[in-house]
Amino acid sequence: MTGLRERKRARTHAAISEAAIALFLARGFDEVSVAEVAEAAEVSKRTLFAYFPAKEDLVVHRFADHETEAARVVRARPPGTRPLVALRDHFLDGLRRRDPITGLNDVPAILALVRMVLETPALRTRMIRFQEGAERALAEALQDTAGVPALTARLAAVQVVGVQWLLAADNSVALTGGRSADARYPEAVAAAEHAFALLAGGLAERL
Amino acid sequence: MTGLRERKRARTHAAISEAAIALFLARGFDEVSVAEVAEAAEVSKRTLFAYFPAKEDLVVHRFADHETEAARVVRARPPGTRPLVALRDHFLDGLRRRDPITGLNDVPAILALVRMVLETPALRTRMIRFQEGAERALAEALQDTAGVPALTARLAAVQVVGVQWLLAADNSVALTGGRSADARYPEAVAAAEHAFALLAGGLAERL
DNA sequence: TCCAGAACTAGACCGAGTGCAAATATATAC
DNA sequence: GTATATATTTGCACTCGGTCTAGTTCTGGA
Repeated sequence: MTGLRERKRARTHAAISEAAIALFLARGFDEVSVAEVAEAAEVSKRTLFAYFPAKEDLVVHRFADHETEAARVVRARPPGTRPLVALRDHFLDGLRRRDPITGLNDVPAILALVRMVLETPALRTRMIRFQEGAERALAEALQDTAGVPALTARLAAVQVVGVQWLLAADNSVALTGGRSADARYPEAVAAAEHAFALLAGGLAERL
Repeated sequence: MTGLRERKRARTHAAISEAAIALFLARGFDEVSVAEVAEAAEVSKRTLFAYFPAKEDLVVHRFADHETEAARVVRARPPGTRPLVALRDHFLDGLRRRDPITGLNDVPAILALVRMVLETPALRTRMIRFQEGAERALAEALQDTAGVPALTARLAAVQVVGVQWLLAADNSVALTGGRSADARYPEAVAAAEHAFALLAGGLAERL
């Protein structure tokens, strides 16, 4: 199954990405050229682009899994559970587990990476594609499993995904400001609960 | 006040943008180089970049005004009006007026431009900066005039702006599919009313 | 009229990304 | 094991967006 070819490919892929991220973290994404990354990874520039379609992907491919995470949560929820509740509980669980995607992980290597993504325009821009993908996948999941019209599902997906990103960005900003994940945790939980309560109950009461 | 210098600048700005859009509409955004645009506008490439910071801005600068539109609507609402109601009414009025920003304008030149923006990844990406700016401005307006906490204001802004874009994109897709703005109008109104009702009442009832 | 500063220009330059043809490594058939 | 088909890698030239430099032209104001 996993021939030499496949294994070698996987190793090359990892080697390029690791060389890239090390250089980017040390000197900044914009201050390192792909030629330098290729040299550090001991491949040609041409080969680098055979593995990663664009410079930004050297970094953001690590977050690719999360694109369909919300959709999976909705599809895998226990029968009788409301989608919104499943999403909220999953997010709160992510906070508890210090899942990097919640912005609440202060392991230096991870925090530095998240910071770089949020602070580098080109990387933020690339991340938005994941956000769009997440919206689409979540909308489909809601439509399939909650028996709700397509428009409603899509509107809900936009709201949920947008809110989750805002929560994660806020947490990341707090940690970047020097707080520990443990110190931020209670506020992160409060913010998440407030956000999901707002999603569930609507804005009418407050606006 | 408006000396020759200023007028000349404005004329050059318009000339470059018009030359660019004409070429882009004729052959596609990616198939025209900035060098060609500069040549068509009879300026040097360097001058072009003195007026527009990036190729994408040759197109999207036309939508720049709308960045603060939602915020202005909230700030200018009659006393006693709820922000969400003001935003909904403004959007519905935009539909009635066939405001291009609602996606419901089928004047060929405008529709073609909107289509190009939505279908060209680089342009869509650039538009997202406006979306982020709109979120920030709206959040501030809500915080200033509705006496609501900062987090609540920001969460609401993300939801509102995201929903408005979705509605506009849907309308544009419908017109691109060949329908007239008048034919689409009733659906557009229904979709908008549904969306704002969802924002106001929350997702709990349906999800 | 003259000067300071703004606007413009040509051309070299940089980095991201692609196309191509040659070279090398791996898998498979015999 | 050899030969052959198929991936993979490579160097190199090229395009395009965008910047830098240095020098030129134009405009507003004293």
